Amino acid sequence: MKWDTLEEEPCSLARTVAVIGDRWSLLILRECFLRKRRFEAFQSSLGITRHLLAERLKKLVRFGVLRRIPYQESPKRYEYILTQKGLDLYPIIMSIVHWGNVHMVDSRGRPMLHQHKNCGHMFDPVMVCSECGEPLTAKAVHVHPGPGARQTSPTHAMAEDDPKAKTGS
Amino acid sequence: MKWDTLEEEPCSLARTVAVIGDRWSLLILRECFLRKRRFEAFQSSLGITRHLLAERLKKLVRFGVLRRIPYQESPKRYEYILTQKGLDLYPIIMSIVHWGNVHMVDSRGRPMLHQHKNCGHMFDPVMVCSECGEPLTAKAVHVHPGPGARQTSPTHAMAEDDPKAKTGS
DNA sequence: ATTGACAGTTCTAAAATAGAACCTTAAAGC
DNA sequence: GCTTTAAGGTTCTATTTTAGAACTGTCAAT
Repeated sequence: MKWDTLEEEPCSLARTVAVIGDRWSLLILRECFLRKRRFEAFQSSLGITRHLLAERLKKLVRFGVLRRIPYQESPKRYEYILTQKGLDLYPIIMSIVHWGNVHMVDSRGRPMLHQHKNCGHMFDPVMVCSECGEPLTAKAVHVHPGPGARQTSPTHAMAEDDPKAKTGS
Repeated sequence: MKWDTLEEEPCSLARTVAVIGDRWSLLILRECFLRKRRFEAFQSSLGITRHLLAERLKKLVRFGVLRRIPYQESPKRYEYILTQKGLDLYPIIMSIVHWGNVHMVDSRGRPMLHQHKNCGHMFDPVMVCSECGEPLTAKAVHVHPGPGARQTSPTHAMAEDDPKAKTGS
């Protein structure tokens, strides 16, 4: 499987992974959420090579996660800010951080703490059901094929099936 | 930066990314949450090369996300099941799927729908504050250094500062 | 006139991944 | 008894990605 086929898979996880599913993209996004915006700032705080940073920023702009906007003329300089699509990645970032807080910290404890401005408390993120508000667990969720699912065995009208559709999975 | 230094970074996101921050690990975990357990099942549904699948499974076992248990003797055969540490990845997987549902679906709609067994409804995952229960947004969160934070500017004893230490972040 | 900041681009070497073939154990079919 | 099939890998070469360092271009400040 190649990387550009990934974003066309009939799977929302695969398509998202095509955008953020590499080490550097997630680290760059961490910096974005910590209010970093500029090439040099990303490069020096991450230690990423300039080559790869340039490429990842282009990719994130291409996918609409970041926007590249000039912050000065002559010489023209740009900074990268999160779009709404990018801001919507926050639950992913926070759930990743939270898992690390629970399972990957050493004896010194958490590197970072989060305070909710709304209520003033230090908090952890919790994922709940949009309908009943209860915390979610894998066992309590049933998965159904949706309208965009790959057709594995249509009951009829096989003939007009998409010839590009892959079998299996 | 090399991959094995990532898991020692004083950052919960970096350490988690060291475990799941590549394309295949996340796709393998998707299959795990869809109740796939066996080498051949992973391989045929993902199209991953056998070589890489073996390596990724070893890595996930090494990090305690999966456990390799025999399901028959002679010939000895193993299957891979999620540990509690692995099950705790569910919010990450679900937030990734949800972002894809919102931002990456085509005109056909969502490939998969989720039903909450507890309340019976089709739902979306929502990330809320553990203390007040309100949905979280990046702007409403303030970040503080925690006990495991990297020391960026000790008040004294500057002289014995680690010369390799990066500034910022 | 030289230095430095910023935002990249361009090279070569090293590492990771793809793709295919091969190995081992043991049961099933002929 | 011999061959095929299944499961769960391992081994090999070719291609792609990434690392690491140097270089470019524009302008401001010294």
